[in-house]
Amino acid sequence: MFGLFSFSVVMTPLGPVVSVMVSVAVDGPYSYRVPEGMVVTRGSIVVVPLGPRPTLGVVWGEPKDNFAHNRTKDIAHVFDVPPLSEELLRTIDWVARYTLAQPGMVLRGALRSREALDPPRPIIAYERAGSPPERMTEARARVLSVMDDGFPWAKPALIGASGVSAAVVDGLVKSGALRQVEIPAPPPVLPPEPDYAPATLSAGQQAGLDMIRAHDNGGFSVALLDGITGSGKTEVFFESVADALVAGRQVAVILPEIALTHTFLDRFEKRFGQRAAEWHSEMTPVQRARVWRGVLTGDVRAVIGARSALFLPFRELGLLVLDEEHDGAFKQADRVNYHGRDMAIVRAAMAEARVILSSATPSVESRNNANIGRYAHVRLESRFADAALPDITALDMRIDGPEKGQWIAPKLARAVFDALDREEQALLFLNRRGYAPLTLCRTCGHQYQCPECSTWLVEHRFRGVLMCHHCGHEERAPDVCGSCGATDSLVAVGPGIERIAEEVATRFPGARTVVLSSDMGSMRQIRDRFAEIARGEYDIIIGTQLVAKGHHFEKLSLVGVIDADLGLAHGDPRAAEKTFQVLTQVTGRAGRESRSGKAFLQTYHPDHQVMRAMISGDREGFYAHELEVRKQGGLPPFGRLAALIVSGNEHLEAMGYARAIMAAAPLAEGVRRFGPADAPVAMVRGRHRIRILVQSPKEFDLSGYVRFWLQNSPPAKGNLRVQVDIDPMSFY
DNA sequence: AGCACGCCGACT
DNA sequence: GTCGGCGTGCTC
Repeated sequence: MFGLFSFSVVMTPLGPVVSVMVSVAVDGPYSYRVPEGMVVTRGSIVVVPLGPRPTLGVVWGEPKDNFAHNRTKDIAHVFDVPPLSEELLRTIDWVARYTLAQPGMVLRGALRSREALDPPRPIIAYERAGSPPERMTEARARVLSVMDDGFPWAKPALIGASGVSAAVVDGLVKSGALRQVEIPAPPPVLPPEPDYAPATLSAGQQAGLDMIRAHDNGGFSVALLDGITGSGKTEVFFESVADALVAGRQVAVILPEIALTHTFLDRFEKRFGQRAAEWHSEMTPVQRARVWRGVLTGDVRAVIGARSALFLPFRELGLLVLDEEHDGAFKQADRVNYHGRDMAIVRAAMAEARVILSSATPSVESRNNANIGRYAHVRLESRFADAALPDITALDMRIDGPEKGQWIAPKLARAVFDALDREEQALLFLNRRGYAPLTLCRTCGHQYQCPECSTWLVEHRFRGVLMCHHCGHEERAPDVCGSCGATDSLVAVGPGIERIAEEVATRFPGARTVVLSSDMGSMRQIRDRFAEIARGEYDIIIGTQLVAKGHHFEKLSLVGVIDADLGLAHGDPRAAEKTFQVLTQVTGRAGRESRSGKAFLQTYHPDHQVMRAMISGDREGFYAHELEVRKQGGLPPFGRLAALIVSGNEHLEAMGYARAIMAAAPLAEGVRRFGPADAPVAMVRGRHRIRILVQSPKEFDLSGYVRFWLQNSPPAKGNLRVQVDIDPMSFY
């Protein structure tokens, strides 16, 4: 049945009734009959009738019980593709159990391309058909000479190579000199060549690679590749990629942000001679189908992509690399709320594969796992001695702050002038989009708020709108106060990057400046800006988080952080860690390789642990301190957290329901419950949000506890909802 | 997740 | 008098 595929698939036929996981939000698999003559095995991808319509599903195994239903239907169709691997099925079950998602929804994340299941459409090509045409022209001769290689040519390639129009090819077909043939669709990418261009590693890098190799037991293991920006982590893990490829196994490199894939694909191609397959949400359905199918059939050996690539149908997975493993973007709620790093480890454990977590600022969790020996701790030192570490100074805003109406302190401004004099680049970093985070009326005090969320509207002056960064609500920036009718009385409070850009324009009039944030255009436009910066076309770069990641610029020697305290103040147990990570990342942009850079942190809290660690460069001290704080508080990684967010259209009703859930909480030793209380962002998209937090010891099945709890709570009625977030990373 | 069924407001 | 809002329940 799978004769199309070069590898053999061991089929363990099931029947006559099997359970099928349907890719629909139901609680578990359903039972279906296997019709006469059909052969299925665990992992077979099938179509089954579900209610009125056909639904994609996967054969999960024996039915739950032999006569679950008296109206058992037949499986409608089995696709002629290899079955999903056992380890993927087990990963799906595990993720569903852990995150409290329905397994069908997790499966949906694995069956991301319906088109991929149908046989790929063959390519129409042309080959020589015996006799040359009666009428020979110069254009026809060119086409025929290109085709002297004897291989079939696709029309676009033929036109390109011979420089003729399509009409010439058509004419040759008509005259009988060419014949149309169908050739099988080529794989989406060619196999990478492990020996193509191995990197010349420094002694430190080689030692790191040796350690990773020594730790390789052929099965599951995790290595934390821990080294500052510029220490050459990518080159090291690329050699591990090569090792896995040589061992005949598939590889995925997972990145926190799509914007980073292009750089990576280029680097991969330089190292391996071929491009890796790409996988992220911005691909077209056709590209997606080709890659998905290639991964399943084994044609695709290496993938570079977003966290959803963790659920690709690898059958020979050998290595998962998570680059920037600390990045919060690995946990982003879509349909299933999972953490990419943790699920990578689960998938690798199931697949008996390796994981490499790479970061300049590892998560506190991963550092702890490395400290206790659960992960191999591979440290890379800089290849360029101290040059890569910038000289960091805190600017105490209480003493050295800017003048009223300005946001750039005098000392930072002076350093910018110096950089401009030396024809170097300066980066001003502020992790806040738009012009100003708050707009109010000077006359009546009215503050512009989102009608749907309990958030201030952020002015985006370039576009002339006020917008909500939570729900996307936009309104025209008014000329007249909507509350009291006063004209010219609206004031912008606080800075966003647009406002910094405005100040830069007046204070550094000769400088070429560029503003970079995620809302400054498409991925392509942003990529173009990065390329221009790399070519030195700008002197001052003003940016958000976007500029902190991945890219490095040769001429950049100064980084000014406009508000280093942003993000420290919330009731978020990870605030210090996140701030440390983003400050390390962004200051690391200053000076690499030959040149040492300078960084300034504008802060009201120069004595804060994070600022002290930044200034002294004591990252070990920071981790030690942070781990101690977490230990004292029973917080991750020494304890577990879960958040229950209850939401509803009416506050009273939502709070009442949250209280009812709270009242149903089972008692368990060492488990603490907090709330219910209004969530920090108390309303989003018109829905009131109430939060319950649960804290448990490390060795406790918190997912199981919360599942049991909700099963024994009153069900959500009407517009009420409960969302569960296991291991929450954001606390809004 | 879909989708159909079912009960209360503004319209050709 | 109907069209249609989305709350509720069901899918082997």
